[in-house]
Amino acid sequence: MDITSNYFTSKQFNASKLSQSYYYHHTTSQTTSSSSPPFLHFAIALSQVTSTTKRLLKEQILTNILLVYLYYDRRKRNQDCCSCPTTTTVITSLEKNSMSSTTTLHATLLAGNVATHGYTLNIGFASISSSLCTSLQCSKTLLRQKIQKKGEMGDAAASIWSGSGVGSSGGTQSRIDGWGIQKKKRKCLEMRDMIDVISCINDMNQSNGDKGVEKRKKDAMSKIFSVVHHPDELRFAVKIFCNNMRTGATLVTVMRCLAAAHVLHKYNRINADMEEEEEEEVVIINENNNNNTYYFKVRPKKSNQNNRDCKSKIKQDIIHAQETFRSVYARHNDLKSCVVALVLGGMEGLLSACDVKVGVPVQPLLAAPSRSVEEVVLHYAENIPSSFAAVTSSSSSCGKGDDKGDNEENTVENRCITATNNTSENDASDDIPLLTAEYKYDGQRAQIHYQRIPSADDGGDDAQKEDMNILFFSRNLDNVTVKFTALVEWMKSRLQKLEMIRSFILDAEIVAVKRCCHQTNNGQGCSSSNAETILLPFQVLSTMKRSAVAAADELDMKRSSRNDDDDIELCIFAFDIIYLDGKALVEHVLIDRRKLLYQALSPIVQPGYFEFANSIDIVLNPTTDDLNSNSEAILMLESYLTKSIGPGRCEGVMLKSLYSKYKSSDTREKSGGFGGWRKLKKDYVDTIADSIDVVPIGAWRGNGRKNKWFSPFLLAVYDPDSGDFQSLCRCMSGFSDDFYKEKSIFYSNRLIETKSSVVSTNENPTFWFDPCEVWEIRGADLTISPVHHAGRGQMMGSAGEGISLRFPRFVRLRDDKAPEDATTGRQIIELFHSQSQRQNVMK
DNA sequence: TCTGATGCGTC
DNA sequence: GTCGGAC
DNA sequence: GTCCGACGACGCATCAGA
Repeated sequence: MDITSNYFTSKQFNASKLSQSYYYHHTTSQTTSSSSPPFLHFAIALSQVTSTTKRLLKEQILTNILLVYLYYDRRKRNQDCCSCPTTTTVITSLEKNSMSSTTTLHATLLAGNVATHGYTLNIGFASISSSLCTSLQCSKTLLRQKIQKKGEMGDAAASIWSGSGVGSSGGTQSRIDGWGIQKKKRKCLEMRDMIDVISCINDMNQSNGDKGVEKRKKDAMSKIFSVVHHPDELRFAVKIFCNNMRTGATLVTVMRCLAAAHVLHKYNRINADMEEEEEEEVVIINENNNNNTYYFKVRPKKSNQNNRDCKSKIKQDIIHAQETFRSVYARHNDLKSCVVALVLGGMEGLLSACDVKVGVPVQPLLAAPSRSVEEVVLHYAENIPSSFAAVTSSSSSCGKGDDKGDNEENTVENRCITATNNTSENDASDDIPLLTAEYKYDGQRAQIHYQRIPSADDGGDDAQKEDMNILFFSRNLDNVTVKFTALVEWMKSRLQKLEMIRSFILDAEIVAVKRCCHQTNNGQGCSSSNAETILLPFQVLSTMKRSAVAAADELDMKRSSRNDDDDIELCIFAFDIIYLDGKALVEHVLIDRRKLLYQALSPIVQPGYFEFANSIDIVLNPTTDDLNSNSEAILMLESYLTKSIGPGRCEGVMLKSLYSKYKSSDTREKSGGFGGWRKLKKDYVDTIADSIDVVPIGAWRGNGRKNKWFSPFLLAVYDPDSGDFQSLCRCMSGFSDDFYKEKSIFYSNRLIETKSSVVSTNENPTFWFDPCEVWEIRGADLTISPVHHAGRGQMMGSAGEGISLRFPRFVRLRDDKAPEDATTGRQIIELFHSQSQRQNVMK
């Protein structure tokens, strides 16, 4: 059997058999009973995925390889237990974790994201290349050159491997056929081997204090590198260790394929049971009859009258499965339990086993950037659903009121402020706010899970002790509870008394703050009336300790000698609630969720510790393109934006429809529509943003698709006092491909040998340029930098430090300016100071 | 014990 | 976080 | 609109090597 054969039936479609054609003398004749698919199969499929830019084709290939994995999975399960799985067995096997879902691991590997399976490698470019050099017996220089040429380490390794015949175990020459396969008796590299090594490396991270971890990791990788039989095997092994597959398909795509594969797998099974002859076929098509263009797809049944119906039925099922899986996974962000539930219990099993649950993170809603107040207002106004009238009339008990000012904005009563005003002549029903704007805090996103659990070891019967579980998840859904030990303790103490609240999941932003308590006559502590929360910039928050050990140390320090000023005070700004007292709220509309949030958690609000995000509600009139009908909304939003970045000390404003659910994409309503969140930051808006004129002084060589160009560029500011070009930041965003092409040629002709004496930076780019141009760039904040020198020598006090730019991006070429006309170091300092004032940075 | 290199996660 | 490219 | 992959500044954690 050969992979270039045109048709495989599902029964024949067996990856082990397939692989036999590659391994002339397999070590064991029992290939078909192997529990793991061969790695070669995986590698070749991914090679195909990589070689096309067509998304549908990528999906087709991935779907089919996942189909293969499902066969393996089922066969393995059949060995364990022959009974048909039911929902109960799904749940019990999930709970007991008795059945490992290899399919999940395979999907994870296809997406090149081992983190989704809980693995951390802590391996990078340096150790991989070192391991590679020993396995391939090549010099670092050769590898570096190849990487430069190929733009990527995996491709480089494969290229070296093919060219030198290093795969041979004896180190001598060996015969390699057209596929680069050695006709030699050896073990087939299986998926299992790869997974074992990954798991092994992951475990090494736990062995704390052990010496020689680096070496053992390299050895583990070499184990794979040295048994490779085919360049693609090496190529993708390397890519997996790099955690960057560059196949053009990430987890999002792989999950869609997984859902599709599940449906196809089911059809194959049903048909196989019913009628052997008319079995739905999984076929491998090699249209051009050459080895480079095969792919798999389901071939409709031959000579079947219902062929077309059947085909469209399958297609429908696939789409449905994909949507379901996506939405379930969004609520229950644990790939393993979702896949296991799907594989064992089908759609029903998936839906029943994987709902919103305390302890399992929910995919957070994100916001799309908006360029102006007008754009945002228009966006929402245009997308108001026609069914809207019905929705508004049934909801909202919000009263009307005026903005009462900073101090009272966070009280529950003042939450509901409409944008109504005395000039409005409209029908009163038009004045119901549809939009809400919230401060966009410059902190760290956190999803806070809470649950009261009856204490297990409670002897007394009337004491009724309860434990309180609190978990913090980051934006990327890592469990970061240990980082916020102090907040956990604070919340526990506050929630202790709030017995009626059993459980919740909050969406919030954690911000570093300075708590100020104004003096009062009665000498009481801080209360809402005399407390003030001063928000500190992100850079302060980022200096927090991360590990459990460090957190414990910090607690100890606090008890003993630690100066209070060194402690970073944190405040939680809650802005949404996803789950409350056993009930998922993802299907609730924001206006209702917010009401529940305020009702449930107002009792624990304490300024500087736990607050609700500042917000205003805005009336919106349906319109297509007429801004006048929403001029009130625009004015209101403009002033709110100004306030948020001025006195509010925030990054800007978040915008949400009050009638959107907590889900990123509905079938009907894509995230870009009425339901999506938007963000509006100062630096997005042309009219308020500061731009900086900067001089390119150097660059590196790009990776991957930017391999042939300079990327990133090193940009500098000019200091007329010293005549120096002081680096401000690297920059790689905002350039079009054409610009890259042009500038790569332009600067190739303006390279200088070594770092110029008028250049001041800690960076060491591969290429140095003759400073000759001015580029306009834009960014968010200026930060104190350990590597960039902008403004150096002009800073008060700290001569050794410079200033850098957060989120830099290219805007345009300033061909009207000479390098000496660029923004000066002094100007950078001024900008930094005005920003510091705004941000209340205290040194 | 300290330092620089490296990895990783936050924005 | 930012952005441009391809679909 | 969606998905993907080019990469930004920073700071902490960890480890090898001095």
